[in-house]
Order: sequence, then C-alpha cells, then structure tokens
Amino acid sequence: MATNRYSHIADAIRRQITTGILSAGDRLPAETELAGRYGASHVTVREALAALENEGLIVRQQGRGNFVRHTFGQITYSADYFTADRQAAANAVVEISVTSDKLEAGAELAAHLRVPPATPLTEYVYLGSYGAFPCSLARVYVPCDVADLGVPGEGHSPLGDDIRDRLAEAGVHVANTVSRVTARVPDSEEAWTLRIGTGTAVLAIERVSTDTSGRVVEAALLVLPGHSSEAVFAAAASVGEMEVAG
Amino acid sequence: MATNRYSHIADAIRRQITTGILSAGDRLPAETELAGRYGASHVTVREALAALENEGLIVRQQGRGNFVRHTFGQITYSADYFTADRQAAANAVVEISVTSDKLEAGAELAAHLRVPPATPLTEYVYLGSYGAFPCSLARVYVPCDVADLGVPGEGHSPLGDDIRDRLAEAGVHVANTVSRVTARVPDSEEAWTLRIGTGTAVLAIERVSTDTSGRVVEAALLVLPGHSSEAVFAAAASVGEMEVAG
DNA sequence: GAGTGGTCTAGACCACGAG
DNA sequence: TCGTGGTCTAGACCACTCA
Repeated sequence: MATNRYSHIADAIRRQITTGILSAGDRLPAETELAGRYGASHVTVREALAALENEGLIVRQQGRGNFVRHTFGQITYSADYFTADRQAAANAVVEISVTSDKLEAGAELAAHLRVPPATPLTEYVYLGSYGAFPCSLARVYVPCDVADLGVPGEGHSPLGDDIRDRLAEAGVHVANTVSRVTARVPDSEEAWTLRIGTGTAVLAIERVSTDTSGRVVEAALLVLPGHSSEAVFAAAASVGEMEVAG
Repeated sequence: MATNRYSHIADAIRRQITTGILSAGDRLPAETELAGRYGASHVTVREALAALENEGLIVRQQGRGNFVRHTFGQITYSADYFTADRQAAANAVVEISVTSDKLEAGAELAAHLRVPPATPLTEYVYLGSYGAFPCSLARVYVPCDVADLGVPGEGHSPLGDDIRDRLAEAGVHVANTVSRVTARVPDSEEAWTLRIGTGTAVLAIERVSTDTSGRVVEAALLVLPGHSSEAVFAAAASVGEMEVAG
C-alpha cells in the first residue's frame, strides 16, 4: 500500500508498541540510532515519529527522548445528567487543578453566553492531569449576575461539571444543555498546555447550559486530546416521532 | 512566541487567506517560489504547508498545486430526532452516493451490534461530496434478521440517517441512540477516500440504535473531517435531577 | 559537556497532472 | 515533456535535559 519509507518505519515501531516489545513509558532508541537501524536519514525517521505522535502512541520530549505514551483510561464527556456518576467514576484517576478569574465578555464569549459585550463574567479554568501528564483543559464561564460562586476549593470533574452542582446550590437550575463537538488540531497555546504535538487531533466541545427560562447560566470550552478522550451522548426518540414512524 | 521559521511562513500565508488576499479555490504559488520568496528551503516551506493543511485551510494535490480550501457549510451531525429537519437543511448541498453489500460480522462489528460473530449483516456505505470534494464517510450496518431493506435508491442524509426512516417503514422502531464521539487522525484509507492529509483531525462517531426491547437494530461508523463538520447534542435535565437539585 | 530532540539547508530524484 | 508536489539524504547548527 504505502511505498514510502517513513510509513514502513512508523509501521515497524507501531508494531513494537502494540505487541508489547515496547511498553508504556519505555524510551525509544535515539533518532540517530533509529536512522542507522532503518537505513534512513534523521529527517525521514522524524516523519515516522510525527505520525506516531499524531496517533497518540508516543510523546516527544526535547533533550530527553521519545517515549511510549501511558495509556491511562479515557476521559469521558457527557452532557447528560443521567450518566454523571459513570462519568465521574471513569474520570476519578485524574487530578484537577482549578483557577478562577474575573473578566469581561469579549465578542465571542458574549455570543456564546448570549449577553452584551463587556458583561462581567467569572472564568474557571480546569486543568486535568494524570500524574505529570496534562490531559484535559476546560474553561467555564458564568455571568456574575447569574451567580457568584466564589473561588472553588477543588474540582471534582475535569470538565467543570461541578460548576453546575454549585449553581444548583445557589438556586440556579440547569434545565437544558447543548454541546457542540468538533475535531481540530490544537493552537500552539493549547498544544503547549496539554503537552501534545500541534498535529494531534483534539476534541473541542462548546457546552451551553440554560435554565427553564432559556437564560444561559453557564458556558464552557473544553479541549481534550482525541487519543485519551471521548464524548458519549444518548438520545431517546420522542413519543411523537414514534407515532409518526408507526 | 514561535521563533521557528516555518511558523512564520504559515502565519504569513494564513493571514493572506483570512484577509482575502487569497480566496477559496485560488492556487498558492509553487512551493519552490514560496521557498525563494521567504528565503527558506523547500522542506521548510512544506512544514508550513503541512500545518495549514492540518488546519483545513488548504488542500494539496500532487502534480497540480496547493489550493485554498472551499469553505462550504459544515456538516452537522445529531443523534436527536428533534433536530432532524435542521440537520437535513444544513446538509442539503451535499451530494450523496450510497452502495450496499452483504457481509458477516467480524469481532469488532459483532461487539458493536451485540450479535454473535459471523452474523449476516447489510452494510451501507454513504459517501458525501461537495462537488468534487468528498466530505463525509458513513458506514451503516443492519443485521439481516432485523430487516432486509434492499438496495437504497439514493441517500438523503450524508450520515445514513435515512436508514432509520426505512427501518421504521419496515416496522422496526428506533427507541434509543447512543453516539460515541472521538477525535483522531484518519488512517491511510480514510485519508485517501476523503482526500485529506493524514494529519487532519477527523470526528469519528460510533452510533448504536436500539429498539424498545434493547436490541441493536442499527450501528454506524462515521468519519467526518473536523474542519467541515460538527456534532450537536442537546440534553435536558430529568425531573428527578431537578428535584434533587432543589 | 555529552546526548538528545528540533530546525534548517541544498540538492537530488520520484510520481503525478496536464498540455 | 514540463511543472508540480512528494520523498529522501547528508550534514549542519541550535535548544534542551541531565549528570
């Protein structure tokens, strides 16, 4: 199929990883050694390694080496309350740091939150990590006039779901949540924060939560490396639809 | 921020695209000319172009040139029947070709469909295109003992949603749909089919539909280039959850 | 300072598309 | 056949990590 040399090198290394000859955390041979072993140049070897990095099989660290990625459990995202406990269990191994800040809505955020520009907001930034490896980034926004939740002690969900619990404690109830999901490559800042390559696919999720009156009470921008995360959604057919179908 | 040369070249070209100096369908200058213009080597220019391709800004065609991508409307995926009409409207400009085939479930498909291996299935392959540009790939599987829908005349949704309508006509009603969404890079076959680079992020969606008895009546594997597609899901809080919150 | 990955070059050759 | 992008090389130098 693929006749180019870097694909063959990538295949060979991929096979070593999937068959367990190389296992999680192992350092790959130096690029110069790989070049000698496969009879290719430094640049060609790097092309192969880039493909493996994009697939999430290896991490590359300048000055240290290339390593087989630890495959810790996936982060699962769901906007459904129904599956909230399952979701929490799956994400339990992730340590979360939370910071918060006050700011005014710019044009984009204002559109998401359906508020006028310059509306005061609280921003919560959740960074989830598995050991030394960051694996999720969530930025959650709550208009100040909806609720003032103060500074969070600690986060329980890497994706900022606990904000909605705290909104409920403050008497603000989420009635509806819409999630828009896309796949893209990270910008350089996101790549740096999550320690991934700029060619690694990420799940980008925009979540908007509204109360019964339709007011937006919370919006979130989530960025999750594709190789260690997924989003799950369940939809039940409405009764009306079922009748039409019959 | 980024001090490397290829980032600057990518930034310069990106700016020309976003400001309209280069517009959709335009051919970029030849790589050798770009190399001369920016005082960089062929390889360095290609590194910059690879980044732009990953972002979905350009398409690269061997022997022809590099072109600014046409930004036709996004394909929107939703598993909710509620939004089915909106979804169809948004996807109307896409031409869809459908082929079908009979096969027996392998291990993976059997797990998805919750049937024994070697169960006879019908496979429907939907390829959505915008003019000459493929933009969606959907493989839909229906166990033969659930329904025999025959060969589809034509597809209406690029994502195989019409299979569910045809199931309903055959008396099989979808009661629940679960979608699992991840971001990844395409394998070489998918990249070739969709005419995208192997570093382009794609949305990969596994959809499983069940009837009221919990039997899987349809499963689908969707692959959508991230830069021209998104998935939208709505979730309403259950009443029980609302009471707990209050 | 030794060893590693990250960037870059100049030049070569191959594969493809179009006239 | 010609111009294009695609692959590859040998070698250079820089930036980073760690002893």
